[in-house]
Amino acid sequence: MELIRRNTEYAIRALVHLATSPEGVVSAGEIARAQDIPIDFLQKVMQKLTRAGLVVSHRGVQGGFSLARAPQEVNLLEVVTVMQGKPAVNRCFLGKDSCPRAPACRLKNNWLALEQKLAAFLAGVTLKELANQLKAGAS
Amino acid sequence: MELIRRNTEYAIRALVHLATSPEGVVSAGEIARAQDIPIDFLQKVMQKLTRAGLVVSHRGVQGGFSLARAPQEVNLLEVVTVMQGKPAVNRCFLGKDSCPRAPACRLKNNWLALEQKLAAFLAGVTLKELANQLKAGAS
DNA sequence: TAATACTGGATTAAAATAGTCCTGAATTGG
DNA sequence: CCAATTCAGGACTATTTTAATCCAGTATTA
Repeated sequence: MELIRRNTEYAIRALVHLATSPEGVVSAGEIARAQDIPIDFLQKVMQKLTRAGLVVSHRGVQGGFSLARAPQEVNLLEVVTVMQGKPAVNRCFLGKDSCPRAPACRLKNNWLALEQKLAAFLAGVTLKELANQLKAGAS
Repeated sequence: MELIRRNTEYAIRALVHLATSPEGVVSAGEIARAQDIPIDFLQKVMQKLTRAGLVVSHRGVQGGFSLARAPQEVNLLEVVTVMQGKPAVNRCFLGKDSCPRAPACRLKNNWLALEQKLAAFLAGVTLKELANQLKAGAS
C-alpha cells in the first residue's frame, strides 16, 4: 500500500525543483524534463497547485511557475491534502459517505490517534528542508 | 486517501468478532451476518488470514474459524501487512519495482521516518485492546 | 450419507489512478 | 501586431487496483 500517490510525488518533486531553482520562474516543460515526469500529467498537477495557491503561474513566452510562498512556509501535509485529499485512516473519517457503522464504532479513537500522528508528521516537513537535503546530497 | 482498505477493515472486524466470541469457533457465514460483510468476500479474507496463520479453520458441520493466537498476541501491523502489504510511503520502498530514482533520492530518509512511525503505531494496537473497547462501549 | 462449511481458481464489475489529446486564451519578444 | 510560447481546462482513454461473485471440489460430522 502506498501512502503517497504518483501525482503527489510529482507535485513534491516539482515544488522542490522550484524551491531550488535560482531563476524563480520555471516552465512545466523544463520541470518535466528535469524530473522525468510526463509533461501532460505534470501540467495537470501544476494546475492543481496553482488553484490551491501553492504556486503562481505566468503565461506566455518566458512564462512558467514560481512558488507562491517561501519554501519554509509550505509543508507536506498541505501538498498531500491538495493532491490526494486529507489522509484518512478509513471511510469512518471520510466526510460524506462515512461509515454507516460510525456511531457504534469503538475503533474510532484508535484511528483518530493514528490519523493525527500522520498529519503531524507531514505538517512537520517543509519544502525548505527537502530542498536543503537535496543540495546537501550528491544528486 | 484511505490507509485501511475494505478487506483489511473486514479482516479486523472479523478478528475482533472472533476475539469476543465465547464459542471460539465461528463460521464465516455467522461473522458475515453479524458484521454486515458480503459472505463470499469474507471467505476470501478468512482464507488469507488462515494462510497467514492468524486464524485456524475447521471444516465440516459446526466448523468455522478460531483465533490461532491469543488476542493480545496479534497486532494491527500484522493484519494490515497480511491483507494489503506492508504499509509504504511510496514506491521508493516497494521491493521489486522500486523507484528508479531511489539511489539519488534525498527524500528517502524522511519517508523512512514516517514509515516507521506508522508501523510502530499499528504494531502497538492489539486485538485484545480492540476487543476490550468494544465490550466497554455500547455496541 | 447428506448437510455443513472451508478451499481455491476463475471471472466479472466497479472504481481509482495515470496518462493523453486538443482547443483556447494570455503573454511577450521581434 | 504577429507568431511563438506557455498555461487553462475539458474530454477522453488506458491501466491498475479493489471489490465482489460464482462454482466445482474436499473435508467433516451428526
